[in-house]
Amino acid sequence: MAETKKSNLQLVAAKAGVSVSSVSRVLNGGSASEELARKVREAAAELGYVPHASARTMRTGRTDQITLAVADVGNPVYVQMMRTVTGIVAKAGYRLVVSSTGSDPQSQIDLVTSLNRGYADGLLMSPLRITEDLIEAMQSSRLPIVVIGTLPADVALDSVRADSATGIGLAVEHLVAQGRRRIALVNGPVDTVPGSARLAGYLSAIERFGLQTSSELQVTAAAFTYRAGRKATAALLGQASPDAIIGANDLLAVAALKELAAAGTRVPEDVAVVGMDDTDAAELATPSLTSVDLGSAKRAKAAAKLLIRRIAEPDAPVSRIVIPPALSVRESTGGPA
Amino acid sequence: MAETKKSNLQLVAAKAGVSVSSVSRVLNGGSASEELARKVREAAAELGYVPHASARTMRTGRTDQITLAVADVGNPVYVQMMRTVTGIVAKAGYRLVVSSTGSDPQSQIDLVTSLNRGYADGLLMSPLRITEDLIEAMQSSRLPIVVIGTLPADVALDSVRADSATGIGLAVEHLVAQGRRRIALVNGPVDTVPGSARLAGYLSAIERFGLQTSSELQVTAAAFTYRAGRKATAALLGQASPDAIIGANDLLAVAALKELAAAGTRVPEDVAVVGMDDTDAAELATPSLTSVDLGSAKRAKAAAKLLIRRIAEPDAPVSRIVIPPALSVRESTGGPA
DNA sequence: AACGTTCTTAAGAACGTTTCCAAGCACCAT
DNA sequence: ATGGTGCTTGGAAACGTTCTTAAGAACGTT
Repeated sequence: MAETKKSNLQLVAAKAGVSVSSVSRVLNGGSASEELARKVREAAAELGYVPHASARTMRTGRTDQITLAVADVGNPVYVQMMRTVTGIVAKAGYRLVVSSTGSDPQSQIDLVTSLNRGYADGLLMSPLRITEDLIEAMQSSRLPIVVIGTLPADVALDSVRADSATGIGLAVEHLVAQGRRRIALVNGPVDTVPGSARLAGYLSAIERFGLQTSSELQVTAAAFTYRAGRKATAALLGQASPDAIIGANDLLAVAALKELAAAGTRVPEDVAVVGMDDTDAAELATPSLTSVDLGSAKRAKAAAKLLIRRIAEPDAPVSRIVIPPALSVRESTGGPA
Repeated sequence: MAETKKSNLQLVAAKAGVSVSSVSRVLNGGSASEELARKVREAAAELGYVPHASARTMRTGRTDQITLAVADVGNPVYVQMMRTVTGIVAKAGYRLVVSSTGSDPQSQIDLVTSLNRGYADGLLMSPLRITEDLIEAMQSSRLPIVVIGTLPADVALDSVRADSATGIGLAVEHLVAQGRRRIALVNGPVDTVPGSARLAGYLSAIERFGLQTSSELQVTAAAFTYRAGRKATAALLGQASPDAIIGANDLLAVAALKELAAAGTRVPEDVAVVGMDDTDAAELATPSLTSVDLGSAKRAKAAAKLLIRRIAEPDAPVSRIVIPPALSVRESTGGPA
């Protein structure tokens, strides 16, 4: 293999004894004579020529990169999304770049701004909190953005969302069918999009099945994390005695499992537990966790395809896709191991 | 806020009635008169000017980006690294880009090549498998690379590695102190760097403590994943009856926990289990998992700092850092909950 | 009053690539 | 022979930025 020194088209052209434009043409698959192509390829190989990405971008306006912004790399639901998206965008000739923003709106606005610097051809984002400013930033972005999550109705951006209200309904229905009546919710922050959606879905399902609503059965963790879930569950168990707990995501539900175990409560005999997102964490938990599959892989896939299409056709009509939920029953509600 | 249309220095300059170079100077903090600076800033704000990253890169040769390549975003040890690295590089003014390569050497070589396209100013990578070709690609890279992991002695690249042999020693010592004698290893593929290191460490520790070595006590999972760990543990339990199991990483150890539970074996009473990496998964497991902390956060931190230094001083002497291991004792070996 | 110094601003080159355009040439049809 | 057609190749502009160089203005010094 050749040395990888600083090399550019000019050096290759000089070595091959041809013009710069011919080198470019050959290397990008344009038409050229056998003879010319051979000389160019030899020279390029010998010099270990690698094209300069920024120069190409400046000329063509394309980066062949797509950015996926996630709020928390530690959340297994994003892991699922990353895996799915990587495959989809690679097939379309893009490289995926993962950017970890905090959950605060400002860092997400910064991200949208930095997108306009031309780092990538498009952005996939799943904002936890949506503010006016963020929406404005997204709408005035020069480059396409697809949102994984729920947007206000009047925002003209492509989006793919889960139906977590229906999802919680599935969980409640499943629990009610087992005779559970005091169904608690360990939610994440309600000022987040998923937090508020899940609370609304819970309340509506509780009412639909004619169960009692009680504020003692609802607790809010400080974040969608394990640590916060432990605290919130402890608080819940201190103020109520539920016979079922729904965690607003799998991490919160696993935290509930652990807190129940620490309190000597049996799962599912005494208390059933259901998570949401159906991530790897649900399968790894002991007992394995029944979880509402909100279609994170499908959402990520649909969003990636939407973004790729919009990059190709900027004026395509706006799409709003809703992925229906499903329930994966496991040990924590008496399902199979 | 302004519309974010296509905007460049020329437009800003025209609007402000000054020259392009003056706009650049003002925006980059050069010296300029009050009056000029005001006009420029107003025009820039009005047009929603955002500098074009590629153009700047082409001129300056810098991208202010650092790439972190991970083999498997699903492995919690990489999650820890991502979190740590994000913070360090951000403080130094770099943005972190996470790139998910497969575990095969070719995709890692491709990554090194693509680094030479100038996507980033440097690369942090943790190769699972190291081949001659990969080493050659890394060595002839035009841009700096820091390896998180073990390299052959004659390779002149900065690296930060764990001492997994000593780490396994800690695990074995801990288990022996509890009277365990039949200590099994559920390893990952031995053609990987961590796989071979952990096998060697295990064998050496077993010998050091005068335990019997038996090939029935060693199994190899097809990958460092939960799924593969379940299979490997099942095979292990079919051919031997260990009183302790060391998983070569936390996922394999959690898999062992689950497989033992499925077989009705009690942990830690009948069999103790130890993982490696001390990731979040260890704490979330039931029972919580004793794990060898191989210092992934510290390694990531040290590697990031090394890379930042090398970008600043390309001719600095090569550093090889070794992070010492520690043991986090939890329920799976009789520790506290 | 002439000259040197310092400060502000503008002009223009350069980074490496792609692509438009034109030039050269062989070939074919007239 | 002549003109047109198609193909291969080279020249040069352009993308947006930074930075060097130089020009001009203001000011102080001799």
